[in-house]
Amino acid sequence: MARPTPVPPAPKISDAEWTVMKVLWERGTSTLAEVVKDLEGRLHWKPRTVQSLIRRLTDKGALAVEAVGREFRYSPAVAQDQCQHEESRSFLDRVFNGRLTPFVAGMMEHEQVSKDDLAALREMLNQAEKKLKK
Amino acid sequence: MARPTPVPPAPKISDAEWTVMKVLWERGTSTLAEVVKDLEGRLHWKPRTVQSLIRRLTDKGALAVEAVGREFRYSPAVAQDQCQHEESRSFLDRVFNGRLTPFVAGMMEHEQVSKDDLAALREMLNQAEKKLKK
DNA sequence: ATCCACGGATTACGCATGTAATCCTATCTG
DNA sequence: CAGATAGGATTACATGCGTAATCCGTGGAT
Repeated sequence: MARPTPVPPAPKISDAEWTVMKVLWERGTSTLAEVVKDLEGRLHWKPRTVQSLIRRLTDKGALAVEAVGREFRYSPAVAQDQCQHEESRSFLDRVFNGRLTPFVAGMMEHEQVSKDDLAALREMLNQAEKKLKK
Repeated sequence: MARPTPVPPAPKISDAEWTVMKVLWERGTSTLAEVVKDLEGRLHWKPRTVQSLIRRLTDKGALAVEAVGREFRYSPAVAQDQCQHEESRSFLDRVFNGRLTPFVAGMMEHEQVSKDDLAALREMLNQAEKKLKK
């Protein structure tokens, strides 16, 4: 079986841009106004600011634009999954020399992890071990 | 029992600065030359570059300086643990809306987690659950 | 005594980022 | 039709970051 097609790395997304991308991933295709509406209250961003971020995101290819009537509708052009994983990798490399377990250990030590989370984690472990054994 | 003294947030450490901090945390107090030596081969940084980073780190209070004879010796002024946790928190907030489990799920899905890591994770889970129950 | 190398201090410089303001144009409103 | 308005395009601007170079003084080598 062929290995999965090598995925080209997703564009680098900055802090503020993540905020916008999350809205788009959640809502799907949206107009500027919709994104602004979604963010207002949570943030104090002026609409111009949101527009700047959207522009930068389309420039770097993270959003696709489609003209609908006189407005533009924006949609994610990169998979959330992939972006999250790339961020995760680079975070682990930078802060934990690439190792996952010290990160998890730190979180469990410094923060209260809920019973539900623990159960979810345990389930993931089981799945992973089953897959390893096979 | 009193809650732990609220820890003031550690200074923000940039990507390149993390590389330097990791050397200092590992080696303990070191001179510029020692840090440069430690990094050369792995990186292509000129000594001046390392010095700039060290300077910025002392400026922002992440490193302490002590004059020893002719040279300066630098030591971490912030705990690695704390910096790692603060980075972890902000990373999870930014990328995963603060949630730990989707992060772990993503890692296990996209990357091969070793048997040893799985065992370590399982052990941590057991400890955490024991603590929760108590 | 001289010159060099090394470390600290100061300066550089282009790019990314956060956070907008301005300008322009086309549409809605009356 | 005239003005208000919203959205795109262009521009702004301070700060941080990555990556050094330059300048200067001093201790060690010759």
